[in-house]
Amino acid sequence: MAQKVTIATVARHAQVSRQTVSNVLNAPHIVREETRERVRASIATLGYRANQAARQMRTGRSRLIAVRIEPTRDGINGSVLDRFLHGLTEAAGAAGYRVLLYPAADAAGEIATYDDLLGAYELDGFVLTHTDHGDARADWLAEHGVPFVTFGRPWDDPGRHSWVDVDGAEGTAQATRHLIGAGHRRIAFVGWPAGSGVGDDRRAGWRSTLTAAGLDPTGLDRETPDGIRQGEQVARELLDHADPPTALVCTSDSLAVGALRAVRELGHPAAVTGFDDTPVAQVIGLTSVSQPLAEVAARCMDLLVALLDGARPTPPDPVLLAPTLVLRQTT
Amino acid sequence: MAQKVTIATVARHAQVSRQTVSNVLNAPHIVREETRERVRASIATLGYRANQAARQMRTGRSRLIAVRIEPTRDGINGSVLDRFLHGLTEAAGAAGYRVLLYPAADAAGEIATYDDLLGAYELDGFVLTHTDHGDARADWLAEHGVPFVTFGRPWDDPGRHSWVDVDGAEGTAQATRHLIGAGHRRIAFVGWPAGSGVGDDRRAGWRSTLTAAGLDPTGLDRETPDGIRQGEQVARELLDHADPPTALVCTSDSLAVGALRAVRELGHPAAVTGFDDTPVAQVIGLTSVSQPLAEVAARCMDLLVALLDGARPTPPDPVLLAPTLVLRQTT
DNA sequence: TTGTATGCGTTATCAG
DNA sequence: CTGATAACGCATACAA
Repeated sequence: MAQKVTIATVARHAQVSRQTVSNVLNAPHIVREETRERVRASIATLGYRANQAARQMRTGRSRLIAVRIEPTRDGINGSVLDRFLHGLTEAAGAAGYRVLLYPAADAAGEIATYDDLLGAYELDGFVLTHTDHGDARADWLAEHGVPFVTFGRPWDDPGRHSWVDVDGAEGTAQATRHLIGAGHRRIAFVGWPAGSGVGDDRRAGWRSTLTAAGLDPTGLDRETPDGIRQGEQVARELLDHADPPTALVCTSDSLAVGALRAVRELGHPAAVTGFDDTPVAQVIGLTSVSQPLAEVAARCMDLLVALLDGARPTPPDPVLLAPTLVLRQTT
Repeated sequence: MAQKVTIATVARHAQVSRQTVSNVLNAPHIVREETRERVRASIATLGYRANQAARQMRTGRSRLIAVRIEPTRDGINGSVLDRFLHGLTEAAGAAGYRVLLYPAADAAGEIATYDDLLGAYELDGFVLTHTDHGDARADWLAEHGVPFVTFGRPWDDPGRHSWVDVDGAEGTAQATRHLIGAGHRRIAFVGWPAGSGVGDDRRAGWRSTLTAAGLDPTGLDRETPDGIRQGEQVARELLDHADPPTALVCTSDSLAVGALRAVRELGHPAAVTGFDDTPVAQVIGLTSVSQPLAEVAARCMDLLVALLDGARPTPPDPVLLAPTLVLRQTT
């Protein structure tokens, strides 16, 4: 283990005071150019790295941001968080921040964790995922003055805080438009029960596109919890009908996988689209709506960094990104 | 934002000295019970949490461990890291540690990151994944005296450091034995090119099981990089033969997915097994070898904690866990 | 068993 | 622009 290199070591090596070294790091413009360069050279030679703990003690900032990692539920949609995390870690690194993971099963447990995390590590900020109506986590953080951004809208009040989201309605609208363009007239929707922000948004895209094209959605809208079995069940009910739909727009790849099973088993030639473009969709050739997760992550970091590094409080900044329809064999 | 609660606040509240509070936290046994309880009550009332930065500055330990997050390559096998990460974060939390993520594209970049991470955050330890022959990362960490464990064996020297791994040979052996039990006699292997620790291990399990059963592996062993297309290509070559194999044991779910395509397209009724039990396997009904990732993660943390909290240097501790064959429709 | 003094590495304040 | 000094919160050696 090499001898510890502190700011004092650098100061001695560069023949200046410690403070000058600190200035070179934190306010380079107030140091004479010649001195600045000499100090920088010393830093490079000695391999000096500012000690975060000491810096944090003085400034109260840790350059650490926290993200929750949740139990892989379905497995199918688990890869979404994975890709998001990777993008976030990269973007954070570029901005000089690191990502700290914390586990939490539910919202209550998550809030308890905030308290712990903030007390002990003084985290600079949070990135929340999976927002929903009346999100207690956002309320808690706002109340305690903790900077945060969310991947997902604050569904009750879009101006509440900074967020990044993907336009789910636009995603299902793209899928629906594509199906209409391919000649489909009876296009059903297999989605989650009404009441969730994300689910309702995706449903709205299908419905509005249908009515805009003069098609009637009546009797073609189904609600079910997420899951392959659930998707199959609901699709079966839709298809087992005198005048069955010829296409099914689904809120998730899990539901779409189930719907596809129903389609194949019943022998009805119906088109199916999913949502999230998971690996499963790629493998089974499922047409699916793809979210630009790397960009979502990068924009989340941008907003958070603006919040953290900004001199004055930034007004909430909403970012809505467009998804892409990835066409495959099921349409 | 509540007023900051320090050890002094607690001391005042409990009518003791700061030192006593510190003792209650770090060496409870040397404090009189009555005092101890009073201090603990104050801590609870005030919601005091030891400040990690200050503690770290004094002790040199951050209670942070680092794990690399890599770009989702295939997508199919990406979920493996995801599940592992979750288990690790939970286990770390239970042991009083937190997980810090760092991105790295290749081994060289990873080592450069170590230097950064250690200089700035003084991380307590690392968990490395995807070890291979002559792993430069492990060498670097060992050389610099940084505690670490690996998920994956040090293939060149099993006694080199502490590790946790899943017995890949046992996994493919289970698959092969199951196929033999089902009456198969010509069982081929679709695996990665020789030279990788993991790949060779899995291949060995197939080969030894075959020969132990008096079956001849000659001409049934194929090497290819990972990927669906590659798996399909190789399987096609194997099946397009006078005396084709009736079963294919594959090193990954990606290869198995490809093999399955070849099987279906050629109309040969051959059994197929994969490795990792990814969501894709679940969806398409692929029999696959499942790794106990949550347990791997927990054991990794156990070993690392032993390394970190142990009074004296612990001898390297190897942990080899058994995988499980998950039977589905493709066998 | 409890209290007192000191230093970890950094940045902020203030005098030169 | 540069240099000295204090303070952040905690843990430890030492004295009481």
